[in-house]
Amino acid sequence: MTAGKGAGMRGGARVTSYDVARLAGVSQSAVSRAFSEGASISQEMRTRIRRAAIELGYAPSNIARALITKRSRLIGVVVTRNTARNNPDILFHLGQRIQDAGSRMLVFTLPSDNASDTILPDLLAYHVDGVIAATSISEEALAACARHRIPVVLYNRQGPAAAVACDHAAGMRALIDHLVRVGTRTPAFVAGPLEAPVSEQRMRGARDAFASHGIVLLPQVHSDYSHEGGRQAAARIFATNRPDTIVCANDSMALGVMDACRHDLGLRVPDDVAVAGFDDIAQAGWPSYALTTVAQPIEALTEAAVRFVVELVEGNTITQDTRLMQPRLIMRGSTPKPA
Amino acid sequence: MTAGKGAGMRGGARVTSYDVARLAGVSQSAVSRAFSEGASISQEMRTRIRRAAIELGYAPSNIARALITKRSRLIGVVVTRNTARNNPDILFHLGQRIQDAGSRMLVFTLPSDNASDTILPDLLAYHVDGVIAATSISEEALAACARHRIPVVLYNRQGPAAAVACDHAAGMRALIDHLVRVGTRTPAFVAGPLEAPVSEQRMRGARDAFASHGIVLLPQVHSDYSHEGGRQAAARIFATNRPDTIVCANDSMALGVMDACRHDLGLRVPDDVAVAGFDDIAQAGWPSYALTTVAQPIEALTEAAVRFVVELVEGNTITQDTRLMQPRLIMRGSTPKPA
DNA sequence: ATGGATATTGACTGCGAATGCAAACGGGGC
DNA sequence: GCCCCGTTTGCATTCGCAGTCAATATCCAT
Repeated sequence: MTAGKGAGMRGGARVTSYDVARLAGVSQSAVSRAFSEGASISQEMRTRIRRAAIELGYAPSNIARALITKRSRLIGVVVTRNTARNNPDILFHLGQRIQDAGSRMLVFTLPSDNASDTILPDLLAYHVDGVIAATSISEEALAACARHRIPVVLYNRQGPAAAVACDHAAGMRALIDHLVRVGTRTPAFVAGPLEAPVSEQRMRGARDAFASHGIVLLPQVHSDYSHEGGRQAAARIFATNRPDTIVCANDSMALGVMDACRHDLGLRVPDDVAVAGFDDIAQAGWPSYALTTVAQPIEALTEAAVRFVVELVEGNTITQDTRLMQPRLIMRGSTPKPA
Repeated sequence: MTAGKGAGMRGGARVTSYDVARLAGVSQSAVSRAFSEGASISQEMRTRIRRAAIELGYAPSNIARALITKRSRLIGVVVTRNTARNNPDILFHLGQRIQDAGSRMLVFTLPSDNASDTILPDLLAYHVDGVIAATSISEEALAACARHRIPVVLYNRQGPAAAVACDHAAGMRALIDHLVRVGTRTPAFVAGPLEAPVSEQRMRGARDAFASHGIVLLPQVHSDYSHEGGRQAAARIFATNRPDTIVCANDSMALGVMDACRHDLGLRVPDDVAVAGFDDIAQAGWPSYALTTVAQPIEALTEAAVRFVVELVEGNTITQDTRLMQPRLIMRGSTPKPA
């Protein structure tokens, strides 16, 4: 197009509502009203102002708007490296949903877990309307947010705040029932880091489910959620045990276990040992692995999380409700077929 | 701790610099100075004010600050779904680096490529100081940013703006030289989407490198960067050809090709056909694949991109320089060993 | 003791837009 | 023709903080 008609060419000084008002021959208030939904303004005036705004390349400043309305249209999203690693799509989906809700995603990356307190000042400084936390958050940090009336929604974890989570225990129950049906009698478990509550829930779910079949889940080893960690965990397990099934707290480790079995230990999967995971990451479906796993309802989780935080922001409320989403068992070739 | 001493318990009304000033018995200006680096203020006063601020739970408002300083400390990062898919760590690293630089990452997710224009109003509304674009951006959008004095750094692509990119051609040259050395004579190529400039550069790099050895790169098929896409591409290639090597524009497709060879076509890798990719994603190193590939210097790229955009913001400049980073050949088992 | 240079401090204004309030406008009923 | 009421519009103020300018405090040399 005509790259530079009146479109803000002069100097770079920001085009303000006053500029638009002058051009349209109206007051600044009118310009403001022309850009806010449901304001008292006539149709004719609105279109006239909009036209003038386009001519000048004007866009209302969210910053100034935030200052007076006390709504920044910013949702803080707290993640660690593992969030992106375990499921690359989560951040993208959250971003999309937040945009759909008319806000933007301000990302707070934590170098490690348990570093949640360092971001508190910025959470306040940037006036985030709400927070979605896909990582562990200290109780102090949660309390501070509550004090400042910033709603927090925990993503796939539970704690003293609103939460949206996958029903890990139910998922494990479905998985373990299936495993027992196809022959598992001496299972082993590879958990995630000790301090990971999700891993803890999944392990407990698995243990309880096996127990209900009269089966003891031993050994249980801890690892770090990674492929390499799973591989090493398998080595440790087979050094002293001979389980017929290895259940893992996530898919990455399960794939590592499969690789260890095949490439390091010379075992066939599922003939010599069955392997199962949790998450249903993309690689689990690849033919080299065909991992039996439990699919988390990622889209439902992110959508629910965003909806939840928006509700809390708009209602100016804070709750500690948890909304559970149901996962789904995905049967593939890393475990024996049912008869 | 004493969860609720003076720490903003009253009502939730924001604690302002005036509140701190009152408590410390000083002026509001003093409070402002106590929180800005290099301001003219005595050590004693600064500590006194800081103490009062802590007591009230005060943090300076970035919003108000941005309004007057015209620096939002917000860096816009534009991504598509593929950005996260292809390398999950990129977003995380960018976030970390941006935080290290004292800003925060505001993420703009695009549902598809070629949708860059829809985010322009928000880029302006949120007053982002600069933009890092890990996706294609229309020339109109770039021009608009330039007009508004918003520096844009393209991430791993090139165009009419500052750019930080991997030297794809050099990477391909190193890879192809190696392949020819270990015996490749009849190669095939699996490219990404037609409209992906990165894929185009890699394909051209491969073609030129083969040509310099007197080898014609045929056939060339296009796919969609995904594992499944690679798998289907392999089927198409082997329907009519019998290449001794398949080079792919990215690792995901290469892994799909390997799976197709082994599971669908009954071919051994690398004995019957060699496979190579580009990116060095985590899965490429897994023992089931051991994919020969070219590692992009992700950390160097993100660090350079953030440094570049910060330089441009602080210098209030705009350039169209491109900074190229060198990738590294990773030789693994999906191609024959050198003699 | 005094002038002057330097280091601190406070009062005040403005960044850009939203909003309560009052004025202006327009239409209908009498 | 007049008054009342509902719709639009403009005026003035406000959000929280940074930075300018003038005022004050401090210290050294003379």
